[in-house]
Amino acid sequence: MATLSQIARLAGVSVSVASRVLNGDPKLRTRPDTRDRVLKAAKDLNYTANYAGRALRLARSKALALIIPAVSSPLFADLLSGATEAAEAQEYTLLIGRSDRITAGSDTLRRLVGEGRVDGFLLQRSDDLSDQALENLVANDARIVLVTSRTPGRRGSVILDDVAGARLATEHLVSLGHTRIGLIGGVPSSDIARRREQGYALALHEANLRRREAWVRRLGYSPEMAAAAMESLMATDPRPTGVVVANVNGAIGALTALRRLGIDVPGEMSVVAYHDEWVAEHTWPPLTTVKMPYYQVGVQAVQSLLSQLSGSPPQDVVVRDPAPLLVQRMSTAPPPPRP
Amino acid sequence: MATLSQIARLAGVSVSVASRVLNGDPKLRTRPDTRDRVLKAAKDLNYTANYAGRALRLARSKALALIIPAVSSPLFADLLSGATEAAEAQEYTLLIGRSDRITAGSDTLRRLVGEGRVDGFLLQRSDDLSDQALENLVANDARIVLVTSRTPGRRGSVILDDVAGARLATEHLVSLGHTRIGLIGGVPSSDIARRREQGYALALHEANLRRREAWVRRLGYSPEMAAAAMESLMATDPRPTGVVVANVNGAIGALTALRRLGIDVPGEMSVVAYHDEWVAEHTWPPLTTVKMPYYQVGVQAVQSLLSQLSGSPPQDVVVRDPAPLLVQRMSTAPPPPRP
DNA sequence: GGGGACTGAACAATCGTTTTTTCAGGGCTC
DNA sequence: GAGCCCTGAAAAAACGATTGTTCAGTCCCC
Repeated sequence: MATLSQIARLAGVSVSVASRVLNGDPKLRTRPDTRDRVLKAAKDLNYTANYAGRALRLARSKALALIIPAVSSPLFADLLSGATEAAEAQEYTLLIGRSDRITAGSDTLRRLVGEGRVDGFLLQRSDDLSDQALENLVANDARIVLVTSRTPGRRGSVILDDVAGARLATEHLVSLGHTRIGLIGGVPSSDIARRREQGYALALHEANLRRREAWVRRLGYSPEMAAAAMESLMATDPRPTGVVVANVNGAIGALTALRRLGIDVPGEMSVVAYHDEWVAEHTWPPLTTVKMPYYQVGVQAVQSLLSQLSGSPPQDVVVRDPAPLLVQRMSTAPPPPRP
Repeated sequence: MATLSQIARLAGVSVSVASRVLNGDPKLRTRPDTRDRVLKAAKDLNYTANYAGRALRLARSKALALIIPAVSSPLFADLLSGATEAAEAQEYTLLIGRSDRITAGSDTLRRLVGEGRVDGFLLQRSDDLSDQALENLVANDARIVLVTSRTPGRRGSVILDDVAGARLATEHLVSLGHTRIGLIGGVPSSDIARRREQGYALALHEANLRRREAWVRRLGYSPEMAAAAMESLMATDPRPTGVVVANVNGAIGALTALRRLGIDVPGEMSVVAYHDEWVAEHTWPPLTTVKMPYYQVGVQAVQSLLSQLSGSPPQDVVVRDPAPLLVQRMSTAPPPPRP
């Protein structure tokens, strides 16, 4: 590739002038034709600034790392799209890492920043990564924003309005006439799970419905865990007539469990899931879900990180726009008549 | 972060010695205690070599880009895992891009290499990216390996044994007693689709079964396209009793279509899919699939690219190990008795 | 016509590594 | 004891870009 000095030689100017013209330095005074010669030379030689040279000089890599668990979830795509687009808009590149590969002792994250490969992180932690473990993972002064999660520390974060989302899901069951509503939630140590449960509780409370601990499960979001949770939920007496599953992938597992048990959905049991994704349309029955603005979380997270990089203090933001949206499909219906 | 010159100062040596000790330069002669001092200093200061400095000097970024369409498919996860692990093993980092965002006129790929951000590409093209368009996208001398696809040009490639996989799927239906077997394949312009169709044809031929063009659809791999294909297939007379769907995501759509039509699976119609993913276990009925070694494709692709980077000529490799594996679930059964 | 202000551009330092070249000193040989 | 070789390390150049400083020429004013 062409270098700046080649441009300069071709245009008959010094490197510094070439650089300044190409960067649009406002402090540079130049004759129009000099400018034009540089621009033309750059175009002819198909110039793009060498990344390493620039990064070295500026001590900025203009790259961000997005660290995610469970890349296999289609949900991930929305987040990635948002983050990618926001990053590209600011001429940043995005690196993807998997947080399930980042064990407690690993120094992958430290090194990424230490080597100057990235300027900061977007980190969606897996549910079993404690606040403490998180702090051990990254350098103290690392720029980082937590995605869909929070930490007591002074790190930035961008989260969904989990309370509102879970509440909307629960309210949907309430409005169908359900009075015995269960929850298949995340593990108790996760702040996300706690917020979703809060939304669930809130909706029940407002509907004057009794909240029974026996109808709540907190095993996690994977299809397998949610399936197990659903099975144990079905063994309660009386059992719920509707269940809120705090993650769509879990809901898919839950449907499988119900099918195994021979329980008709939505005839005997309604299922509504937090989060929407294309697969939800193709389950049987197609899942009623609450669509959350995951794409915007990606966008917002990048912006938040970028503003942190330019000196602003870390902030905790909640994405409320667009609002959680109920996507009604076929897995919910009024409860069966009382026997 | 600590720089080399800080290490050198602390150890009381010159920068060059520090660098060579830390890189294990075999040509360096040094007293053991000098070595030790450098090593200790590096450890004390928690040194990691600055990435930009090194990249600038070596003219190598030690980064690769993986460009993929449809990040939303869980299939993607396997490929990514393989590629990531292989890359990390060689101390390369991986950048993820979406090929559906890379339009014909875009110079994203050129720039990535032009700026020296990455040393080469792994590119899984979307089905509608022609050989010509591909060549326009990347610089002539770009190091690139095509993933699961080939091009007539002199680019490297790593592909699955599509023929064997599709053949295995078809043979499964044959062995169940089906004689009227359809195919829902990819678009005709795709080399992948052609190979899978070839495997299908081969299996039919070997079973002495007639191949009817009316039972073949070539609309593409998306759930929607495959659903449309399935519907039109069901309108043929006589209609097939079993269908090979050349992509698991398509098969999910196909099941939805059959459900809409009120056709019992597998009672009236058997469905077997190329590729396996976790969602296949949770459809109704759970999908019988052929699991392909996607993870190994990721590994192999990285290795292939790396060897190309170190001077070897591009190669076309077919991943045959592990061999395609039939994962029998519940979407296939013997054909219904002739009326 | 001499001095100051301004214009338009070159010079030069710097970022952190790697690597070739140079060099000082000590010990050995003859 | 002069020359040589060897050891162990320092010096220096280079990668490509950015940016503060310097500088040569021109114009204008008095």
